[in-house]
Amino acid sequence: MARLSYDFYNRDTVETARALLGKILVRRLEPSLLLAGRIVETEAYIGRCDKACHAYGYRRTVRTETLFLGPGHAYIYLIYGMYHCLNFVTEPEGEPAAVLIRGLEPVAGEAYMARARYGEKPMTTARRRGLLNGPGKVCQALGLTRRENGIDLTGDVLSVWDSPADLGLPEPPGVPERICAGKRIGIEYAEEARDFPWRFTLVGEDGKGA
DNA sequence: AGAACGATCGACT
DNA sequence: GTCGATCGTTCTA
Repeated sequence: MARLSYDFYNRDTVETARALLGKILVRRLEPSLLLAGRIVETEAYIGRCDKACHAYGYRRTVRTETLFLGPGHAYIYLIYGMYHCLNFVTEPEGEPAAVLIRGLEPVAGEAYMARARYGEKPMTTARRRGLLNGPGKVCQALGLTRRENGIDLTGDVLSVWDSPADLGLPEPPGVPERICAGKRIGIEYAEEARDFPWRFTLVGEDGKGA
């Protein structure tokens, strides 16, 4: 149990989106500069049947080529002209699909991520809360842009791990958590697919966000 | 070549 | 709750 392998991503996308909750996303910027966050919010997108997916109906364009690279690759694209979204390609090769990473909890490199998000502005509780709770924020904090599109998640630049202990970091105290499923965000145009319950969040047993 | 649009965010009422 | 920013991608012609 350590770094997630090709086989982790080579399966059903909804299953993978749920399984990614609680895993540790690691961004290696330099040999000695490591950023990490615990995945707490994901969404599944499946080209075969999902009008919200960029590769709906197996559509091949310059942008969607990344979704055809096969499981275990990063799909990163520009959205609204100024933000980026990070996804993990899933399903067996030939099935374009991915999991969008929508939210993290900081695990390592919090000061660096805060600087990437807010520059020199002083930290506040509102900024701490807003550090990683959105797909555009995740990419800004981790320094991910289209330059990283298509990279292999089993390499060193960007990877996912089972636990902080795999990185020599302390385990946080384990409070009980459960998975909450709901409708995906920002896809009102996607007809019947807009109601698919393919958004997953980790929440505390008391109902408060984890 | 031109136009429409978007898997978001932050500022504001 | 609303709204504008901003530009690459995609489609139409």
